[in-house]
Amino acid sequence: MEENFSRLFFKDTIVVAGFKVAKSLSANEDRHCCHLEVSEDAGSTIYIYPKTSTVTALETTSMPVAPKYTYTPLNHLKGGTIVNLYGAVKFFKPPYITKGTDYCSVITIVDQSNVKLTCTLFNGNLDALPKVYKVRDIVRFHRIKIREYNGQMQGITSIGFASLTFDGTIGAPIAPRTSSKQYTFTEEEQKTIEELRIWAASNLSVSEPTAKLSGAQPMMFFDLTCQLVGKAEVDGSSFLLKVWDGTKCPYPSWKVLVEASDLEGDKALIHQLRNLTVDILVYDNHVQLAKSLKVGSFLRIYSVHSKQASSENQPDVSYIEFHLHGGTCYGRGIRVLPENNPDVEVLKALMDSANLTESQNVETVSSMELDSTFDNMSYESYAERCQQLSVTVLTDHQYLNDTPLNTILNSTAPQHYRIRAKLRTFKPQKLYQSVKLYCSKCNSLQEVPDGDDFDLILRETAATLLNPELHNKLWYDSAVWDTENQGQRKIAVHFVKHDELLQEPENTLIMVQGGMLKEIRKLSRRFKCIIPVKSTQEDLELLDLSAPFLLQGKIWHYGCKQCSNLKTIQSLSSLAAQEQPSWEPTEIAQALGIEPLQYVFVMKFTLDDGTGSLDAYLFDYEKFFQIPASEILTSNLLQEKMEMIMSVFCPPGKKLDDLPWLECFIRSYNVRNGMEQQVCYQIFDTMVAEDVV
DNA sequence: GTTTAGGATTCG
Repeated sequence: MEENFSRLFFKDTIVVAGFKVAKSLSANEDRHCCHLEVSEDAGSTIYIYPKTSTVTALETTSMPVAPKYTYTPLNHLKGGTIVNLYGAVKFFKPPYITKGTDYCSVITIVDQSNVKLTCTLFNGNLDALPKVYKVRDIVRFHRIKIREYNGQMQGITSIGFASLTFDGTIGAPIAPRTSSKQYTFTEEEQKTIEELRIWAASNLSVSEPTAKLSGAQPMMFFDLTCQLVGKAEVDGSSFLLKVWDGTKCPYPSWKVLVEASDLEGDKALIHQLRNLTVDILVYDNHVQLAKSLKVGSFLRIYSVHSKQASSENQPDVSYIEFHLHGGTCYGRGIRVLPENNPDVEVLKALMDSANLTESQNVETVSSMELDSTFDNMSYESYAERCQQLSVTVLTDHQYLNDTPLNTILNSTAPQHYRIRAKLRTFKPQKLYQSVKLYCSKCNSLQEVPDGDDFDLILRETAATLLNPELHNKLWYDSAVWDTENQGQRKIAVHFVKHDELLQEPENTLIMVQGGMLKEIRKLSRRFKCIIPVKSTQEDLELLDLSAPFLLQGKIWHYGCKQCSNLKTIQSLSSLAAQEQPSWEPTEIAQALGIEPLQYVFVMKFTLDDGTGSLDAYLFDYEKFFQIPASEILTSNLLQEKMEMIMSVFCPPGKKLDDLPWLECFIRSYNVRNGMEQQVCYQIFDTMVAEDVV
């Protein structure tokens, strides 16, 4: 016992069992009045748990006193023993369902002795089998039975078998993957893993022909890391997995024909990704596992076979088929990867950057040519049917799973969610009321002034006199018109020059004084920009900010009264002096010291997914409706388009059941209203599906 | 404390 205590280190944990509590004779201020008496004779047992650097771990089944496990090198194995082993994975079959009661995983390991051992591991619980994802992963097996089979040593699960698996990449975090709740893990073991990693790096070849769809070739077997977007039963012995990995298969690939109603998955997403997904048909023993997979999960499908094929009616058009054949040869199988797997992180990044728009717009050879082989039902019409079910699409984060509304309502803010819901109702019902002016500086929203307000301001200005001294300056030429039968009213137009020359009207900025609304409208059809002005003693000046500071075609630009700090009209001359004045509203605003207001749609959507209902705000410049908020008030066409969209989303007089689904992203956020805190929701990264518009 | 599978591609 003394000897064992000599192995104790500072901060190790010890557990003492079978001790006696006795009064301490050496009790004082620093020492407790009782002490523990431990002796071998009294049957005391001491457990020592060495201090660990990354994991604090205890193993329940550990033997008393410094349970330093001994690990047998693979060249020292004897039949009929139960041993602990370390090894690098040379080959493995991901867990598969046996004909018996268990899952089976076959794993061949090898160590520095260069002797390999094939282990046949069984367990009724998939999670209890080693979580090996790749060749070169490092495993630690405890209590594995060694026996002879066909003249060779074989490892097989025995009672109390437990395993840890580590990423085999040199330098990767040493984080054990295991289902064991408790396990030992010391610095010494960490060293063993690092050594094995280094050994494996130069002694185990990873034959990894392209793990990406973009590298798929017509004839190959490869491991595919991907996300499941759809699945369907095809017949008793085959099952369809529709997957993508954020890259595009360079060849046309087959589309397995299934009834739309048999396809499980988000129809809108399937449609949206139609040129990036591939169909993999899995057979026989893999069907059962495939059925249990959840759409949205990340998978590695091992030893997928890509096969070149062509249809009978079009022998010259060939395409790739993807099969996962029956059996488990060469480690054929499917494994679900956890979200935190490093390869999944890469996958997500690729999926994020996948240029969806491009793949949507460019009809690839694959879907067009293959359609013709689907006699009575083309993929397009099938996709159309899918599309009818969701009227919005996500512009990002497609890999996230849906969250039910009741879960969101019971969660704290702020968070992001992907949801699928129906639009029960929305406000305002009069769509023109949804357009507001927004100041991004002070976050204020205001109503869009109406033309009558502007007309009134123009009339007041027209009553003031022109100041001829302000006409014809260096940077503008001026012209004055008299009016007929309108008393003293005169109209002055100041043409801003560029390079001391006048430009074409469609490129020209003019400043107008004394004009009526009708006249200004007429001028705005001809000239690029109009700034309404008045004159004072010293200079031309902008009108009140209740009026637009700039008119471009039909768009009237307003400034924020709160945040603007008006400069002189003279400031515009610096813009005019630029090499190629673009007359961008933001530049003009900046020159004039105006904080421009932006046109936005502000609406409240009452969404319902059957589990709950919540109000989500839509705050949209253009993206959601694909209609610029700045243009809708002056365009009948755009107004009709928006009305049509809303009537598709929420057709009047229809029951909730008959409404289409909306796929949305929403964010929750806290709003303080006096003393009360309230959670609000806002829609983002979502837009109306192309087919609806 | 049984059985399963026991590495070694392709019917579809």
